[in-house]
Amino acid sequence: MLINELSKRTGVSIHTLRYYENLGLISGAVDETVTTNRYKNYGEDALERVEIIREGKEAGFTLAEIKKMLESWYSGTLTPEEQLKTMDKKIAEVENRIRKLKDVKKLLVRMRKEIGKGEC
Amino acid sequence: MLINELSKRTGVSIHTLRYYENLGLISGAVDETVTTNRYKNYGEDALERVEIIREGKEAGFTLAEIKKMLESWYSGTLTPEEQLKTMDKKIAEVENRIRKLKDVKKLLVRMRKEIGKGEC
DNA sequence: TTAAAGTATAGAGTATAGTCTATACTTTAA
DNA sequence: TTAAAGTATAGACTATACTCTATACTTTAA
Repeated sequence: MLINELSKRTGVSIHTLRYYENLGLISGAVDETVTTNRYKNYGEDALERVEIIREGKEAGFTLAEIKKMLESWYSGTLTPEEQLKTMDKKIAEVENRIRKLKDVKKLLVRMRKEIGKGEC
Repeated sequence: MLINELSKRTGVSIHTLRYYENLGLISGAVDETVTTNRYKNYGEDALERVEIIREGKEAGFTLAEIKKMLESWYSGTLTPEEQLKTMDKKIAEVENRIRKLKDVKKLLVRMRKEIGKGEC
Protein backbone atom coordinates (compact mmCIF):
# COMPACT_ATOMS: atom_id res chain seq x y z
CA MET A 1 0.00 0.00 0.00
CA LEU A 2 1.07 3.62 -0.52
CA ILE A 3 1.47 6.13 2.26
CA ASN A 4 -2.05 7.49 1.87
CA GLU A 5 -3.59 4.10 2.60
CA LEU A 6 -1.20 3.47 5.47
CA SER A 7 -2.21 6.81 6.91
CA LYS A 8 -5.92 6.05 6.57
CA ARG A 9 -5.65 2.54 8.00
CA THR A 10 -3.56 3.63 10.97
CA GLY A 11 -5.08 7.02 11.63
CA VAL A 12 -1.60 8.51 11.69
CA SER A 13 -0.98 11.52 9.45
CA ILE A 14 1.18 11.21 6.35
CA HIS A 15 3.52 13.83 7.81
CA THR A 16 4.00 11.83 10.97
CA LEU A 17 4.47 8.57 9.05
CA ARG A 18 7.23 10.23 6.99
CA TYR A 19 8.75 11.50 10.20
CA TYR A 20 8.73 7.93 11.53
CA GLU A 21 10.26 6.71 8.30
CA ASN A 22 13.06 9.28 8.54
CA LEU A 23 13.79 8.03 12.05
CA GLY A 24 13.83 4.45 10.78
CA LEU A 25 10.77 3.22 12.66
CA ILE A 26 8.97 2.13 9.53
CA SER A 27 10.13 1.73 5.96
CA GLY A 28 8.54 1.44 2.59
CA ALA A 29 10.15 -0.24 -0.40
CA VAL A 30 10.50 1.44 -3.76
CA ASP A 31 9.42 -0.89 -6.57
CA GLU A 32 12.48 -0.80 -8.82
CA THR A 33 10.57 -2.30 -11.72
CA VAL A 34 8.62 0.94 -11.88
CA THR A 35 10.80 3.52 -13.59
CA THR A 36 8.42 6.48 -13.63
CA ASN A 37 8.29 7.11 -9.90
CA ARG A 38 9.93 6.34 -6.57
CA TYR A 39 6.71 5.78 -4.63
CA LYS A 40 7.18 3.73 -1.49
CA ASN A 41 5.16 0.61 -0.86
CA TYR A 42 4.32 -0.48 2.66
CA GLY A 43 3.43 -4.03 3.61
CA GLU A 44 1.05 -5.30 6.28
CA ASP A 45 3.96 -5.28 8.72
CA ALA A 46 3.95 -1.48 8.57
CA LEU A 47 0.48 -1.53 10.15
CA GLU A 48 1.82 -3.70 12.94
CA ARG A 49 4.83 -1.46 13.43
CA VAL A 50 2.68 1.66 13.65
CA GLU A 51 0.50 -0.13 16.20
CA ILE A 52 3.57 -0.99 18.25
CA ILE A 53 4.72 2.64 18.00
CA ARG A 54 1.33 3.79 19.27
CA GLU A 55 1.30 1.38 22.19
CA GLY A 56 4.92 2.13 22.99
CA LYS A 57 4.21 5.83 23.15
CA GLU A 58 1.25 5.17 25.43
CA ALA A 59 3.56 3.21 27.68
CA GLY A 60 5.79 6.26 27.91
CA PHE A 61 8.62 5.03 25.71
CA THR A 62 10.41 7.50 23.47
CA LEU A 63 10.60 6.95 19.73
CA ALA A 64 14.28 6.11 20.14
CA GLU A 65 13.41 3.34 22.60
CA ILE A 66 10.61 2.09 20.39
CA LYS A 67 13.01 2.00 17.48
CA LYS A 68 15.31 -0.30 19.43
CA MET A 69 12.39 -2.56 20.33
CA LEU A 70 11.29 -2.75 16.70
CA GLU A 71 14.84 -3.45 15.57
CA SER A 72 15.35 -6.23 18.07
CA TRP A 73 11.95 -7.61 17.19
CA TYR A 74 12.18 -7.57 13.40
CA SER A 75 15.88 -7.58 12.63
CA GLY A 76 16.58 -11.28 13.00
CA THR A 77 20.14 -10.42 14.03
CA LEU A 78 19.43 -11.00 17.72
CA THR A 79 19.45 -14.44 19.24
CA PRO A 80 16.21 -15.57 20.92
CA GLU A 81 17.99 -15.11 24.27
CA GLU A 82 18.79 -11.48 23.47
CA GLN A 83 15.24 -10.93 22.29
CA LEU A 84 13.88 -12.39 25.50
CA LYS A 85 16.18 -10.13 27.51
CA THR A 86 15.01 -7.07 25.62
CA MET A 87 11.36 -7.94 26.12
CA ASP A 88 11.81 -8.75 29.80
CA LYS A 89 13.43 -5.37 30.34
CA LYS A 90 10.62 -3.55 28.59
CA ILE A 91 7.95 -5.52 30.44
CA ALA A 92 9.63 -4.63 33.73
CA GLU A 93 9.66 -0.96 32.72
CA VAL A 94 5.96 -1.04 31.93
CA GLU A 95 5.23 -2.76 35.24
CA ASN A 96 7.22 -0.07 36.96
CA ARG A 97 5.18 2.64 35.28
CA ILE A 98 1.96 0.92 36.30
CA ARG A 99 3.19 0.84 39.91
CA LYS A 100 4.03 4.54 39.80
CA LEU A 101 0.66 5.38 38.32
CA LYS A 102 -1.02 3.46 41.10
CA ASP A 103 0.90 5.60 43.59
CA VAL A 104 -0.25 8.73 41.81
CA LYS A 105 -3.81 7.47 41.93
CA LYS A 106 -3.47 6.90 45.65
CA LEU A 107 -2.20 10.46 46.09
CA LEU A 108 -5.14 11.86 44.12
CA VAL A 109 -7.63 9.75 46.07
CA ARG A 110 -6.06 10.99 49.30
CA MET A 111 -6.33 14.59 48.10
CA ARG A 112 -9.92 13.98 47.12
CA LYS A 113 -10.79 12.64 50.55
CA GLU A 114 -9.42 15.75 52.21
CA ILE A 115 -11.79 17.98 50.26
CA GLY A 116 -14.64 19.16 52.41
CA LYS A 117 -13.12 18.24 55.76
CA GLY A 118 -10.54 20.83 56.79
CA GLU A 119 -8.14 22.50 54.38
CA CYS A 120 -4.97 21.57 52.62
CA MET B 1 13.85 28.41 52.73
CA LEU B 2 15.76 29.79 49.76
CA ILE B 3 15.89 28.18 46.35
CA ASN B 4 19.10 26.32 47.07
CA GLU B 5 17.52 24.47 50.00
CA LEU B 6 14.36 23.79 48.04
CA SER B 7 16.49 22.33 45.27
CA LYS B 8 18.43 20.11 47.68
CA ARG B 9 15.35 18.91 49.53
CA THR B 10 13.41 18.12 46.37
CA GLY B 11 16.25 16.91 44.18
CA VAL B 12 15.05 19.25 41.44
CA SER B 13 17.64 21.61 39.94
CA ILE B 14 17.51 25.34 40.67
CA HIS B 15 17.12 25.98 36.95
CA THR B 16 14.11 23.71 36.74
CA LEU B 17 12.57 25.19 39.89
CA ARG B 18 12.87 28.67 38.38
CA TYR B 19 11.33 27.33 35.21
CA TYR B 20 8.42 26.00 37.29
CA GLU B 21 8.16 29.35 39.05
CA ASN B 22 8.00 31.19 35.70
CA LEU B 23 5.16 28.90 34.67
CA GLY B 24 3.39 29.60 37.97
CA LEU B 25 3.61 26.07 39.38
CA ILE B 26 5.42 27.20 42.51
CA SER B 27 6.07 30.62 43.98
CA GLY B 28 8.37 32.11 46.53
CA ALA B 29 7.61 35.26 48.50
CA VAL B 30 10.00 38.18 48.65
CA ASP B 31 10.41 39.42 52.24
CA GLU B 32 9.58 43.12 51.86
CA THR B 33 11.07 43.95 55.25
CA VAL B 34 14.46 43.06 53.75
CA THR B 35 15.56 46.01 51.63
CA THR B 36 18.97 44.76 50.51
CA ASN B 37 17.80 41.89 48.32
CA ARG B 38 14.83 40.36 46.58
CA TYR B 39 15.57 36.77 47.52
CA LYS B 40 12.55 34.51 47.36
CA ASN B 41 11.45 32.45 50.33
CA TYR B 42 9.68 29.17 49.86
CA GLY B 43 7.49 27.54 52.50
CA GLU B 44 6.92 23.87 53.25
CA ASP B 45 4.05 23.93 50.79
CA ALA B 46 6.59 24.36 47.99
CA LEU B 47 7.97 20.91 48.85
CA GLU B 48 4.48 19.47 48.55
CA ARG B 49 3.88 21.25 45.28
CA VAL B 50 7.11 19.95 43.77
CA GLU B 51 6.14 16.46 44.91
CA ILE B 52 2.78 16.82 43.19
CA ILE B 53 4.53 18.06 40.04
CA ARG B 54 6.78 15.02 40.10
CA GLU B 55 3.90 12.59 40.57
CA GLY B 56 1.81 14.39 37.99
CA LYS B 57 4.57 14.12 35.42
CA GLU B 58 4.93 10.43 36.21
CA ALA B 59 1.21 10.05 35.58
CA GLY B 60 1.71 11.59 32.15
CA PHE B 61 0.16 14.98 32.84
CA THR B 62 1.69 18.04 31.21
CA LEU B 63 2.92 20.94 33.31
CA ALA B 64 -0.07 22.95 32.11
CA GLU B 65 -2.45 20.29 33.44
CA ILE B 66 -0.53 20.02 36.70
CA LYS B 67 -0.74 23.78 37.05
CA LYS B 68 -4.54 23.59 36.82
CA MET B 69 -4.61 20.83 39.44
CA LEU B 70 -2.41 22.85 41.79
CA GLU B 71 -4.53 25.95 41.24
CA SER B 72 -7.77 24.16 41.95
CA TRP B 73 -6.19 22.52 44.96
CA TYR B 74 -4.57 25.53 46.58
CA SER B 75 -6.48 28.53 45.28
CA GLY B 76 -9.47 28.37 47.57
CA THR B 77 -11.54 30.00 44.84
CA LEU B 78 -13.15 26.72 43.84
CA THR B 79 -16.09 25.30 45.75
CA PRO B 80 -15.61 21.83 47.26
CA GLU B 81 -17.94 20.53 44.55
CA GLU B 82 -15.72 21.95 41.81
CA GLN B 83 -12.64 20.57 43.54
CA LEU B 84 -14.23 17.13 43.74
CA LYS B 85 -15.10 17.29 40.07
CA THR B 86 -11.52 18.22 39.15
CA MET B 87 -10.08 15.40 41.23
CA ASP B 88 -12.57 12.84 39.91
CA LYS B 89 -11.62 13.78 36.37
CA LYS B 90 -7.92 13.42 37.08
CA ILE B 91 -8.41 10.13 38.90
CA ALA B 92 -10.36 8.81 35.91
CA GLU B 93 -7.54 9.90 33.61
CA VAL B 94 -4.95 8.09 35.70
CA GLU B 95 -7.13 4.96 35.75
CA ASN B 96 -7.38 5.20 32.01
CA ARG B 97 -3.62 5.40 31.68
CA ILE B 98 -3.22 2.38 33.95
CA ARG B 99 -5.65 0.43 31.74
CA LYS B 100 -3.71 1.40 28.62
CA LEU B 101 -0.43 0.39 30.19
CA LYS B 102 -1.90 -2.97 31.08
CA ASP B 103 -2.81 -3.42 27.41
CA VAL B 104 0.73 -2.55 26.43
CA LYS B 105 2.06 -5.06 28.92
CA LYS B 106 -0.22 -7.71 27.43
CA LEU B 107 1.14 -6.91 23.95
CA LEU B 108 4.72 -7.21 25.18
CA VAL B 109 4.00 -10.47 26.97
CA ARG B 110 2.39 -11.80 23.80
CA MET B 111 5.45 -10.77 21.76
CA ARG B 112 7.69 -12.39 24.34
CA LYS B 113 5.79 -15.68 24.11
CA GLU B 114 6.26 -15.80 20.36
CA ILE B 115 10.03 -15.68 20.67
CA GLY B 116 11.58 -19.06 20.04
CA LYS B 117 8.54 -20.70 18.48
CA GLY B 118 8.24 -19.63 14.84
CA GLU B 119 8.98 -16.15 13.61
CA CYS B 120 7.30 -12.77 13.73
C1' DT C 1 -5.11 16.75 -22.00
C1' DT C 2 -5.04 19.35 -18.28
C1' DA C 3 -6.41 20.33 -13.60
C1' DA C 4 -6.65 18.13 -9.28
C1' DA C 5 -4.84 14.96 -6.24
C1' DG C 6 -1.01 12.14 -4.70
C1' DT C 7 3.96 11.37 -3.63
C1' DA C 8 8.86 12.66 -2.23
C1' DT C 9 12.47 15.55 -0.17
C1' DA C 10 14.25 19.18 2.35
C1' DG C 11 13.83 22.34 5.51
C1' DA C 12 11.26 25.71 8.48
C1' DG C 13 8.19 26.26 12.39
C1' DT C 14 5.76 24.83 16.86
C1' DA C 15 5.04 23.03 21.58
C1' DT C 16 6.80 21.04 25.70
C1' DA C 17 10.16 20.66 29.11
C1' DG C 18 13.97 21.65 30.32
C1' DT C 19 19.21 23.34 30.53
C1' DC C 20 22.73 26.72 30.21
C1' DT C 21 24.93 31.35 29.89
C1' DA C 22 25.54 36.16 30.79
C1' DT C 23 25.00 39.81 33.68
C1' DA C 24 24.39 42.00 37.95
C1' DC C 25 23.73 42.29 42.58
C1' DT C 26 24.10 40.18 47.59
C1' DT C 27 25.77 37.37 51.19
C1' DT C 28 29.26 34.85 53.56
C1' DA C 29 33.54 33.02 55.04
C1' DA C 30 38.57 33.32 55.19
C1' DT D 1 37.66 43.33 52.99
C1' DT D 2 37.65 40.78 49.20
C1' DA D 3 37.07 36.38 46.86
C1' DA D 4 33.83 32.76 46.57
C1' DA D 5 29.32 31.33 46.67
C1' DG D 6 24.45 32.36 46.28
C1' DT D 7 20.43 34.70 44.08
C1' DA D 8 17.62 36.94 40.20
C1' DT D 9 16.40 37.98 35.42
C1' DA D 10 16.56 37.54 30.67
C1' DG D 11 17.47 35.18 26.94
C1' DA D 12 19.86 31.57 24.16
C1' DC D 13 20.16 26.68 23.32
C1' DT D 14 18.76 21.61 23.28
C1' DA D 15 15.93 17.43 22.65
C1' DT D 16 11.69 15.22 21.48
C1' DA D 17 7.86 14.78 18.66
C1' DC D 18 5.59 16.49 15.67
C1' DT D 19 3.44 19.79 11.88
C1' DC D 20 3.65 22.60 7.99
C1' DT D 21 5.50 24.72 3.68
C1' DA D 22 7.86 24.86 -0.64
C1' DT D 23 9.22 22.63 -4.58
C1' DA D 24 9.05 19.20 -7.97
C1' DC D 25 7.51 15.32 -10.12
C1' DT D 26 3.64 11.60 -11.06
C1' DT D 27 -0.85 9.74 -11.38
C1' DT D 28 -5.67 10.01 -12.16
C1' DA D 29 -10.17 11.55 -13.35
C1' DA D 30 -13.12 14.76 -15.87
